[in-house]
Amino acid sequence: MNAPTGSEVYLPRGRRARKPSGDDRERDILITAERLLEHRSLHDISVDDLARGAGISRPTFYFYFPSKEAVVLSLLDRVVEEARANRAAALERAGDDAWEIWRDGLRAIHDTFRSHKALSRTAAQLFAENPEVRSVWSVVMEGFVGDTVAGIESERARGAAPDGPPARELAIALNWMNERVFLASFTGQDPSIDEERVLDTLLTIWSRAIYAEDRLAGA
Amino acid sequence: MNAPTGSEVYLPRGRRARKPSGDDRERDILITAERLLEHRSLHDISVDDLARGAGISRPTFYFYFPSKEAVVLSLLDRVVEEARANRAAALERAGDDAWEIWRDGLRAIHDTFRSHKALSRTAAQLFAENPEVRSVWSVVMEGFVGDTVAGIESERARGAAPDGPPARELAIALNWMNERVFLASFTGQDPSIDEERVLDTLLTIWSRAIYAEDRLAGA
DNA sequence: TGACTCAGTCAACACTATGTTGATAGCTTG
DNA sequence: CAAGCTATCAACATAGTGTTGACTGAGTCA
Repeated sequence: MNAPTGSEVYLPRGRRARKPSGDDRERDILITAERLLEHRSLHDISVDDLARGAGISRPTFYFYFPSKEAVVLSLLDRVVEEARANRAAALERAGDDAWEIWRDGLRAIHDTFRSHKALSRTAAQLFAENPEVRSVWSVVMEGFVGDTVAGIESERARGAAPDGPPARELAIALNWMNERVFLASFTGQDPSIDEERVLDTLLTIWSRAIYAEDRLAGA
Repeated sequence: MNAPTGSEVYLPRGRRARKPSGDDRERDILITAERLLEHRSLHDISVDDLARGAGISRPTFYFYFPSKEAVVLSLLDRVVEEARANRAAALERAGDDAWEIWRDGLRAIHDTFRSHKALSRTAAQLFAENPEVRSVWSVVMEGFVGDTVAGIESERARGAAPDGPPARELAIALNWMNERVFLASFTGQDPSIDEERVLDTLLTIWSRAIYAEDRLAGA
């Protein structure tokens, strides 16, 4: 069924797609990149490393991607798509209690990026220096923020959550908090963060920030 | 009085300090760097740009700093010192209510980095790619986190704050949230963040996360 | 079947930036 | 005034990026 995973979103930059062996090489480059990123930063990986890893020469690399940053961007698109899909699946299974929806949605996103730590770390770094990555990630965050705002406003409307700061500012702060703390946990940056428990702590903060009281945070 | 601002912390990498004209040049390089960073990223500034800006040749630059990253590190050390000093001064003025202490301390830190936006942005980026910057910033964050933990625990001990997640995890999440949201506000990344009001929103989240209720967040 | 096209490939080149060497010019100090 | 240190830079070596132009081989179709 030709797996329409939604990665059509990613338009194959620099490649006039179609033929057989070419797609394999493109895939080899992506795999090589994610593998090498486990052990060094993008800066410490040369285009030559990626090319050799995929069994081609450096100029040939440029036939497939315009730069090594574009490779990361392509990987990021795929993982973002995976996160969306996992979140949708989780919400499918969740009940219709607003709190349960947040909890399971956040867990799905966390777990997806957690299974691509190296890429997450790299994307966070490129966010600062690469406009395209910044743009992709801003759209992703905006999606999360928008959902959060809608959730907060509907909870406030039905009297379940008290008033407070503008829903949008609250949502921005909470979502960026998650992003940053997930990353710190993935990179083992602070050894006192328990990778298994971070999410519960963050959920408690969400609960208190939105409801000014504790909801059930456990699984 | 020879201004012992505390920047002794920064050991003059690569420079056998003492004589006259040399200190001027070092200062010129630092000033040039902070000026150029207002308009482009560190990556887009070459060592040659810094050297010319300070009126010297590229090799001479290396007499003063081992790399352009070292220049940023030096600037960062200074701003961190400034933040510490401003925070200490603010706490001097504050009463002894725990909440007031947090509010004024956070405001001092926010204002300091806000007056060095370009450097803050650059440091955040270098955090990901440069071990020395990561180390400096980790120490700074650890200071904030440690203070926050102490505050939370003392509030819990005297019954002013309810139980909840481990104080340290809570403190880490709240402090990283601030770091990330300050940065987003400085870079104008999300136009819906009101640079004047962010701090109040963050303070409300701190209040609810720690006390599970609202304290006075206004000035 | 033979001329044409086109994805795929790479050696060689041009360019840019970093960091190093070695030589030199000028204080300043005993 | 010679020894020693600070400060300086032309020239070099190196590493990485991105581009050009030419070659190959598989499919196409007149």
